[in-house]
Amino acid sequence: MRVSTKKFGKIINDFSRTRRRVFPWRPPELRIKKDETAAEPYRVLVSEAMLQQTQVSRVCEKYEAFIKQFPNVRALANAPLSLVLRAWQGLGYNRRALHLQGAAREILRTHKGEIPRGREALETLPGIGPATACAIRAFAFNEPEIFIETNIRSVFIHFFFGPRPTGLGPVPLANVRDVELLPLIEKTLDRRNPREWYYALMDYGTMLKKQHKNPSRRSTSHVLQKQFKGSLRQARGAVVRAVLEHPHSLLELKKSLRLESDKVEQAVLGLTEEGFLKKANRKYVVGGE
DNA sequence: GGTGCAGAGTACC
DNA sequence: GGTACTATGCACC
Repeated sequence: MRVSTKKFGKIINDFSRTRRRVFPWRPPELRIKKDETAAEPYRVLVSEAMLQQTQVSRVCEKYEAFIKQFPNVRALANAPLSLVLRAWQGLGYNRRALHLQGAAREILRTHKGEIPRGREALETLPGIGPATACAIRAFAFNEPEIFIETNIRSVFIHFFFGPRPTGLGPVPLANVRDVELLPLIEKTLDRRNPREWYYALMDYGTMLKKQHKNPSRRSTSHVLQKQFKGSLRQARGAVVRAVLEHPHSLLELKKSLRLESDKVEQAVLGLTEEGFLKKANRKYVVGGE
């Protein structure tokens, strides 16, 4: 499909009027004035960390318990890593939990516990790159940022880069670059209420992917993932889970986890190097308290 | 039963 | 500037 930017705006806004999704990290109000902080920045920070490469449905299940256990920056910063990782189990990519707590500690130390509003200050925090910094600025502070996220990417490819080839025929070329999308995102952005506009785009994107094949396949940024089964990733996740239960020696981990022995050892060494694990009394425990 | 895919960031080359 | 790496479960083919 190819549409005018004006018509595009109407389609997205009309959709949002009836299909806007409500989440615990989103403010319920539909109309919020600029500069008004209706979404608590800490809640946005936690949600964005969880939502990096993890489906919304799964984040929903874990989010409220996490917030209840760590209701603010100070609580998260001062918590033992083991508790943070336990609360994180099921979300995947434990490294993000490590980063999120690192960010909380840095925010407490450098910004008096207040989530910084500046883009540069945000990007300095561990686990927060360009996209998440912009998302936090848009969602927590309603700042008119220009950024790309997987649903946004799908929506713009769908509307502005022709129809997706249907059914049989050659595999569609992955030739849409993000730099081609950015001017369109900038042009169509609702600067009066960026937060709701981006909510609407993302809500539309998820709807789109239920009806069509993922338009983001045509992005040069789209990558197919390696198989999880038998991967080091799988071993790392299993090791963290086991050590959270109780201390294990390397041999115990190798025996109890039904995974390739070399992978388990590699996982333990890597996780120790990264600060997940430490050795105490010849056994591995979760480190970084 | 196998595959694609989540509101990406970091490390390393 | 590209590339590989990082969990987990579920919807969909």
